Amino acid sequence: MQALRQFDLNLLIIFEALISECHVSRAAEKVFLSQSAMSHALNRLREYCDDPLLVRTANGLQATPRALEMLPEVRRALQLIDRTLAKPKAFDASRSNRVFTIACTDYFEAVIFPGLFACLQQTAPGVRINVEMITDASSREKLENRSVDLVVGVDASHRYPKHLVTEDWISEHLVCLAGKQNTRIGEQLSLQAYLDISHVVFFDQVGDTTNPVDSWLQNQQLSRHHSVRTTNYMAAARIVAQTGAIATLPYQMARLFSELLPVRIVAPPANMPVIDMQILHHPLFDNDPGLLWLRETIKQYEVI
Amino acid sequence: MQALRQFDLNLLIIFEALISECHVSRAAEKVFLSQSAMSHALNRLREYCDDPLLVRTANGLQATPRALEMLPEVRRALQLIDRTLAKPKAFDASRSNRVFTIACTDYFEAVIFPGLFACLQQTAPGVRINVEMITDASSREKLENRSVDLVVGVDASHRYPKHLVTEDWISEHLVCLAGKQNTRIGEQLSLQAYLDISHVVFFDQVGDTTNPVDSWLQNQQLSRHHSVRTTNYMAAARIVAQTGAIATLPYQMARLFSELLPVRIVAPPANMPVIDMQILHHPLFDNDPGLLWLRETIKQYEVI
DNA sequence: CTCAATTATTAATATCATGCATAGTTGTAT
DNA sequence: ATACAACTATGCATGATATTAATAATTGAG
Repeated sequence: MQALRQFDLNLLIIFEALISECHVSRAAEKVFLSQSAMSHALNRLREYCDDPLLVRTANGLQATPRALEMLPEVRRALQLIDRTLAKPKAFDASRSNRVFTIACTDYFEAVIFPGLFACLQQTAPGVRINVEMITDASSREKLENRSVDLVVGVDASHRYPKHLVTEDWISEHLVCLAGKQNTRIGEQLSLQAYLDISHVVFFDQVGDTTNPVDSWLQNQQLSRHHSVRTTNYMAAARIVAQTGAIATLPYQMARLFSELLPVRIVAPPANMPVIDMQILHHPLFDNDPGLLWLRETIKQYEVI
Repeated sequence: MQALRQFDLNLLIIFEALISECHVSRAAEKVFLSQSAMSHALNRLREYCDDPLLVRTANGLQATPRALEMLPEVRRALQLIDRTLAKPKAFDASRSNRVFTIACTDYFEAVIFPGLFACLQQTAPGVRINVEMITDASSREKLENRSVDLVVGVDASHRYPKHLVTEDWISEHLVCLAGKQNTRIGEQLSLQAYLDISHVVFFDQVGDTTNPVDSWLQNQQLSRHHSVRTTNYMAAARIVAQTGAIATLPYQMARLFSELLPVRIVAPPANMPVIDMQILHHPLFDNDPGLLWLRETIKQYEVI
């Protein structure tokens, strides 16, 4: 195969034109070359193939048996290459049976996913989605070896291996959640009150030690009391419902819990940071039409 | 298909190396290029394919799905091209069933062909040979449209369309043939005796008006008396056997007749020209392995 | 023999892949 | 953290070669 290094593969297109036309000038037009260039190319072909390929006869040029023998093969090869190089056809969601795996936060799973999935059932009935919680290792290895297609919901303040591609997804205001029976708290919390109270704190990932709220407090040389740490929003909400502690969490999620549990939304202290959630994927699959579709679908869903 | 004009097909080889190796430097070595050239080529590929193709990961470069999808197709195309471009395998005489058509003179048919064919039966049992007499039209059209593969035995003094390829074949001395009962002629003919006698003259081709002997005489302002003209050696020989006329013909042929018919060889006048016979074929098939084999076989047979 | 059509050739030009040197990137070991 | 090793990417000069325009050579036809 290495012998091909000697040969200018571009001559194949010229060969096809020449032997098809049996006419140097016409072949030249066909591939947008000058007659001269075509003649030169023919000579190069002749030399390489060690065969005249085209011979003058009474009725113009005529192809040699060798040339005729090669022509269909060359055509097949060119067609093959043409098809291979042609852009891959777009992902057809309506007919796909692909299985996607999404590593996500509770926020995505609880707030977004149910509605999103219902929507997917309509447009992509064959597509299946595995949802799993984000773990430490998700980001890199799993994305790379394709055991996870997408990481959804991680906070922007987090730093991930730089080769991963991040896309902004949703920005959510943080609010506080208190038990309905918790009468020590009003409609709104001052900063001082926020610092005085016990907190149920959660993290997106196991082993994660920072979160936007604590970072924000730290910037002001402040801190709050972590009574409970969990990586599960639902657990946090139930603790809040049953104790005097409060939790700080994205608005939509708080709203969801306020409908399900005996908890209520309390306005947080002023300037409470906004949480910017992102979607991560591996650059290897940046162009994967299916993944592209999924990413767009997730991002557009929230717009609705 | 014309879209391929935009694409440098030589990049296919580079693509194959790159995606096979997932390593720019190694791929470069594989195709005897510098690492730099390989990197540039990768960029060209990336641009054309609109896909990164190779992405850095923890374990070196890794191919994108698109690249992996293309790889086997590209390999197939390259293999196809490789096989197509590879020299056509030589003609296998021992196994071929090809039919050759030879247009020839009586000389070839009578003197050479029987032995040649016997020889062919040994080495190429499947090969079949049609023999037909040379006609006017043989040379050009028939050779071109392949209804005749070879014209064997024509005299070199003849002029044929220049595009036909001529090869020297056999040189034969001319001798005279006289009837055994013809007592008016001795062992040898002087020039004068040659001019005084009646001649049976033959021509290689119908419509042919020249022959080496008459040309030779004409150069000396001489001429002989044509009692009979024929294109058939055998007919001529039989006339000689039964009349007082003589014929002038190639030595081997004369020898053959002297064994079959009541005729004897008589030495011709001094300086009688030599007849140079040739083999003609069309340049279209100059490289045809089968024809090449046949030509070589015919030429070598005479050497034996 | 000349004309028309076509291919081949020649020499100047333009293009582009290549190589060199070097900078940038990533992962690992200290 | 820092330095190092292993790679890949980049900018630029260069050289190989495809291309062009002009022209010659070839062929068939009238």
